[in-house]
Amino acid sequence: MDDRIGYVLKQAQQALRTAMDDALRRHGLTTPQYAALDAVGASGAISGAELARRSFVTPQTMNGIIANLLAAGLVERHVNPADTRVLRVSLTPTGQRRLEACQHEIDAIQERMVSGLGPDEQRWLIETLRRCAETLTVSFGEGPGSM
Amino acid sequence: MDDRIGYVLKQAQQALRTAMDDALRRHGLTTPQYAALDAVGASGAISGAELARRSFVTPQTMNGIIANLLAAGLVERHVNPADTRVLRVSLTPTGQRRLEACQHEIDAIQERMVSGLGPDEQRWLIETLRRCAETLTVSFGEGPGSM
DNA sequence: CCTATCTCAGAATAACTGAAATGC
DNA sequence: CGCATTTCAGTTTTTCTGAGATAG
Repeated sequence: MDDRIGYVLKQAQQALRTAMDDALRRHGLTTPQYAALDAVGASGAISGAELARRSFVTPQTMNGIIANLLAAGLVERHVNPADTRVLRVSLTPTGQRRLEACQHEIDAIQERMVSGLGPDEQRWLIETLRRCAETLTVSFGEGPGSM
Repeated sequence: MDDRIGYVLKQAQQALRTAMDDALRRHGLTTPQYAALDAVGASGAISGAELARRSFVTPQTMNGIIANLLAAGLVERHVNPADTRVLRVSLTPTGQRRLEACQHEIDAIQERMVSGLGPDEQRWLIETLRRCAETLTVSFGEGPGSM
């Protein structure tokens, strides 16, 4: 019963989430906030809707996350001249520094999580998880903020 | 950036969660409700606190889930004569039928998720995920519903 | 004009923290 | 008294509706 893929998947994700929450709390960030900040840092100027898709949340939820990041002065929004519908989010200098300060710790946590595996096993695990997700996604819909 | 264990873990769990939500909606259940119902079915009479630990949620959240299952007539609560503090949750006949009706579909979804893997690979994946979670849990705290 | 996408606003649901009451 | 279970209160987060604005 506890040897189902669904159970261990939930178990692993919960363990990672808890470790990330503990580490990020010292930086005044939540895990969803960090995920959004990391996506902005990797993509430059990006819309809230696109950010929502990459973070597996709804656009409304991402809007709330962005509002908190705005209030903390970590990101800023500007109208895209090429498409006045979208408000592109980008990092402030403060946000850039905060992101870099967190990335080292988060990367270390993820590396510790797979530290019991060899390099080949780590690559196999990641590739296998991606394939499992894709197998399920082709026959069904995707996450709330993805399409 | 999208080849990190954290990303693919979230991706896989999101895909499974969406597929389960879609399947369970036709039975009038949510995924957390099914998880609780399944744990009750596997354990017989069980306390809300223990149920919370097995479902990776807080006791308060499990209390709300149980309240919904009670209102739907799928479970019932009785005082444990040996310890009058605990309210043990057990399945009603209706809950037993509803659980069995869902289990076939949920099992099929989980099997489809790993259908691209051989039997040995499936066992290795599950065992590896369990070890990854344990590696992270020994140095940090566990889920929200554990202490 | 019509369709799709992005964003915002209000209400409802769900989840967590903190703390209190109860019984072992 | 220490510990575990349950429950209450307050807050935050997330989602669900529905709407308005703009691009193609």
